Amino acid sequence: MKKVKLSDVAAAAGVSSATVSLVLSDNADGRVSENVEKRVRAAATKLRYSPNLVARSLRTQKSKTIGLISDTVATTNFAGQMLAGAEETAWKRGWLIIFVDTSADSRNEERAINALLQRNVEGFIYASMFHRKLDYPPQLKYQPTIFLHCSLNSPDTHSSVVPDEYASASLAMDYLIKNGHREIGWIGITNPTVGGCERSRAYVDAMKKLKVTGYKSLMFNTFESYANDGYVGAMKLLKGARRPTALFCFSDRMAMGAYRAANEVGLRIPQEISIMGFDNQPHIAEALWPPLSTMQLPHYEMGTWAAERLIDELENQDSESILCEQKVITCKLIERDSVAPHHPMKG
Amino acid sequence: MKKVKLSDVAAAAGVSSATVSLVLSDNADGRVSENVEKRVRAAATKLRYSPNLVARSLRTQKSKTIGLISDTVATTNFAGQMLAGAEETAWKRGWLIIFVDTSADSRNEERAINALLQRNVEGFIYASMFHRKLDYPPQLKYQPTIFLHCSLNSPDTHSSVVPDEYASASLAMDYLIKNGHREIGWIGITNPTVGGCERSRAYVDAMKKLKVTGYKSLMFNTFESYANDGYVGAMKLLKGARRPTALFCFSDRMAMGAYRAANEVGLRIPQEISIMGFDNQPHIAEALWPPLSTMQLPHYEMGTWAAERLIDELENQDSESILCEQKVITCKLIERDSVAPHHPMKG
DNA sequence: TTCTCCTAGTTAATCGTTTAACCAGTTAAA
DNA sequence: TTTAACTGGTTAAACGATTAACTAGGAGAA
Repeated sequence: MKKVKLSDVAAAAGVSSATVSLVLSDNADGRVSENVEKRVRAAATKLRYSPNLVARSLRTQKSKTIGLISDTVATTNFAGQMLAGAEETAWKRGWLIIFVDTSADSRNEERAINALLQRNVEGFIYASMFHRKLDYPPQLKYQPTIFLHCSLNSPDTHSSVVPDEYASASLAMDYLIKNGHREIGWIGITNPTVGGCERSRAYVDAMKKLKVTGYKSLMFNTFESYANDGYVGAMKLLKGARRPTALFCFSDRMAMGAYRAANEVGLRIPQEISIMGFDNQPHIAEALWPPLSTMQLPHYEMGTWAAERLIDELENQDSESILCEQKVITCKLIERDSVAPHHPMKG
Repeated sequence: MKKVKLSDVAAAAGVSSATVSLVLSDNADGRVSENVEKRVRAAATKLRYSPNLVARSLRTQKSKTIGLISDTVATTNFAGQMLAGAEETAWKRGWLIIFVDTSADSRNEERAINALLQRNVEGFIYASMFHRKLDYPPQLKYQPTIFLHCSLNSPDTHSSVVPDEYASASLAMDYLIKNGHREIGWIGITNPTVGGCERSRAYVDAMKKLKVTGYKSLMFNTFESYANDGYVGAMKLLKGARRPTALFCFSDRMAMGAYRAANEVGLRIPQEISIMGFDNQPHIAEALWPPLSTMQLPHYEMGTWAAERLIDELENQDSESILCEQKVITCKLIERDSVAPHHPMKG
């Protein structure tokens, strides 16, 4: 049951292990006769040879392995999707990912990066669980690294990929506007995350462009974005003097609260009140009744992009053609049944 | 910026690298003078030496790395929790996890195991995304492996950890019964998964023990467990001739559908109808109104157990004291506000 | 004196690859 | 006839640790 190694193949084929190595790594351009090459390959497949990557890695300083370090517990499905996106594309390209979670503790982070470096990982993906800007983790500064779901304060040398919050929220607003809504309410958060700021900025700009006066009275913000916050906000807006015809919610969870409010106030969705979410939380957006129209965050795609990009960089280290890029990806509009056309004449 | 290696430390301390190795791996029992030991340690910390695990792994055949292979896309938060549990305990014990997802494709699985073996992983965690029984993946038969969220048809040599579906569902039934309910409805699935079978068996046994006659008319099963299936089932039960006072749902998603049904029928939760979920889906159970009482699946704990156990085995390979064990973990009852006492006299 | 046993290390083999440098035999060019 | 260039390989030195086997010098015992 011992693992078969290069020298076993060499012995079986009656050549030196150098020759086997040359053949098997396709470096045998004219250095090995067809005859010998055949023998070597036959022996290799017969013995089911598979190279020991640890030995190869020691020699070549390459490991075909990348380290993914995430700043916080990876238990959300969003985190899962980023991971899955990265892992799947890595796998497709013959790479593997070692994953470590630092719980946002910087001492831990240092140890983690070190543990990965000790294993000869060739590059890093640094993933954040919520969209934010950050400074270089010092040890990563000189390592090939892609920043995933976060961007750098000084993006001079490394690439990053984040969702385009502003464009996506604008898309959502366009959708409501296209459906005839002008009196659109906003239910959001004051917590100054990138998402919170950019989405509400998109709302404001759209309302300005629509020339809706006094739209500020149609906005309600809480610090957090739980269902109950959405409920409170929606109640305030729906029972207020100026009732919006549509509600744009910062998150699907808030939208879930808005559903409860609409229900309590006796407003039918979407006939009497349209509701738009954000995130496309699986199991919420679909499971609500009526199913929630929302924007799908590109977690999977971002994970994909990060891995693809990093591997590109690592596989073409010589050609300096690859520049650093700050990639943004726009969310996809998921049309379900919570938004209906509004006809001003009827209202 | 070159990495410092053993021989650099040796040169700095004025000794051979063998000596450095002995000192640094605490194998220097009486073979190295105190004086030299001090010098070596000083040099090592001064140069910030950290060993190259690839080289060490080549020599010792150990890698302090374990492979986690999962059978299907790891995008659910449940999968995330299992992963996080495994990764965190591994990390705490100085181990790292390489994670690969085989998309339930057995050819892929073979390649995955191979890719991990090539990297000298010392053992495996084989994780399933839904609770099931399976046969040995052939290549894993002779590898140290823990089966996570799945168990073996012939559990003779390897350990596994799964939730105790029957005991957990019994607990949920006990909770409803303790609250005075006898006419308890079941909303479940016919899909013959371990969870589906065991949970409904627990329901049936509890009803039998309660001596509720004709409880079969209180059961409704669909093939899948989406919110809409729960809605359909709850409508049938709530509008039927024999209206239950409590509903035990196979999943939180079905419970979500049951909420809609109760709402539509005009039954207040929990005053007029109690609802019990299963899974404790984050963002659903909490966000529903009223918050859903449910059973929390021990995903994180199972991940923890698997890693802990595997590392125990790997670190004490000599002592054969560790037997194979089929571990079951019972779910935790999460009391929220969807279950209220029922008073028979009042009904 | 000779033998044995410590002490405090060092030497060198080894893990399984890759790859630069070499080499013997032919063939082609000058 | 030299010289150079191929052809089809082989040898041996890495990569960076670990560890069994050795050693030099001194002490103690017979």
